[in-house]
Amino acid sequence: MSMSKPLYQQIKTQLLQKISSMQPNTAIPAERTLASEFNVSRMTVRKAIDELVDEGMLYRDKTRGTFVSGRELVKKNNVATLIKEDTTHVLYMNRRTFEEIAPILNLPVYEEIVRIVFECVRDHDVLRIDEVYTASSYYCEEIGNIEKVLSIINSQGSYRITHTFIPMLVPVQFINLLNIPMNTPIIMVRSIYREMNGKIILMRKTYYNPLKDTIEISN
Amino acid sequence: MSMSKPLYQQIKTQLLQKISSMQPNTAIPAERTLASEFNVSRMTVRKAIDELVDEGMLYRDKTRGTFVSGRELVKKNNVATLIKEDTTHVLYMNRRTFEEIAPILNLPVYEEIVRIVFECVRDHDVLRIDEVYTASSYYCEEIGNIEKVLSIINSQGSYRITHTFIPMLVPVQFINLLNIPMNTPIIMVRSIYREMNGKIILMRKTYYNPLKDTIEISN
DNA sequence: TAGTGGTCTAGACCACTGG
DNA sequence: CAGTGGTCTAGACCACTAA
Repeated sequence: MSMSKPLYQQIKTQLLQKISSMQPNTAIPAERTLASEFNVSRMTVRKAIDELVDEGMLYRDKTRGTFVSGRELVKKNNVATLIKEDTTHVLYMNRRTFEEIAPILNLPVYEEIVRIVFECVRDHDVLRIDEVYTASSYYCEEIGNIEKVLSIINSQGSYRITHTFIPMLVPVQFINLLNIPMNTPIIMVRSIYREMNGKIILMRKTYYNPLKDTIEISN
Repeated sequence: MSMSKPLYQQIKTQLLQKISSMQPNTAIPAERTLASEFNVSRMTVRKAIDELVDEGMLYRDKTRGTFVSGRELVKKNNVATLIKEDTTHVLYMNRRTFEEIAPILNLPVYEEIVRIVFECVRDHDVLRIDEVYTASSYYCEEIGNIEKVLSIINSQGSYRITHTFIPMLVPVQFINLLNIPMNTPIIMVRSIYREMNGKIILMRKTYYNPLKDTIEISN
């Protein structure tokens, strides 16, 4: 009760443990039963279950009960977690005007823009290359360092993000880095990050190595 | 009160109207205020707001209030609505064994599979081509016609869907149909549709015309 | 200090399903 | 018929923030 975490999140954690040892498609106890087991109100249990349903761990049947999802459904991707965690290295960074990029960031063309290029590596393979563009002024005043940019890119739910998937041939400057043949078709994802009020924070282009990485989304 | 729709959905609709005429980043009334305005409990108003926040129409600040999202955020895509509505024509359909496809559908290789090919057209342009594979038996017994397949593909939330994004050069057999040059890089999305219990229902390959259609996802 | 959203309670009635 | 999830109420206390 005096924990810092909300009750429903503690219950969610306990349910998650319980579920992990259950067979798919078996029913969990009824909401009223769980409420009395955990000694909380039904609405609190329900909120915990709501989130597990949203995350695909459980599914409900209106009149029969709540059930454990099939095993292969446990892996849960959404747009926010498209980018899995791996080792990230900054390749280089510069600051100048970018006429093509400025309009996208709602900036005047003469304004300086910061460009940072990352590579994402796993097991000596470059999985993808990231180009991030952000307003120079914004970067200085409110971000201040590359770690902050990384935290924005990896943040969950703090920003509004729009991803556009663009097919292309691998850009020649990335052939050696990605270690793939010339003219290989790849997917580049162009992402716009906005604050909740709509202000554009940064633009990102991610070049995926089709031989080493896949883009996968589940509901 | 005697409507068939739940109260919170009616309130959601009314809030949506109210919001649509408001400037971005202006506050909506407090939850307690709305509750008394609508003459319902705060939890009911809250449920309506919860959904609008999930859908990106509103955003909350823990201590300041709830606000209207920026205009450009109103457009809301998610994985389930990736496929926008356009005119769909069935190009052809056949039923035979598909050795490469059967394992994906968890079927024995000798089992017959139904393959249906659609084109999606808007303004005389072919936006994409869809290949759908489903178990012949399943198709007969539980689906029964092509409209049912379409409804599965366009359904929201009734199935678990996994999308994999694959870059490739346009298959030669689709060059004329999509009206794009040979060797054009395109994106093919391979989607697996499952029931909530994990059973695989169908597999789908969607070939996007990069000149006429874009794949875009927002959170 | 007054107002906000976040959480929580202990009830309630409904429609629907399965035995 | 008993049990389920879906909805709803009328309160409550909390932490935080802006005035």
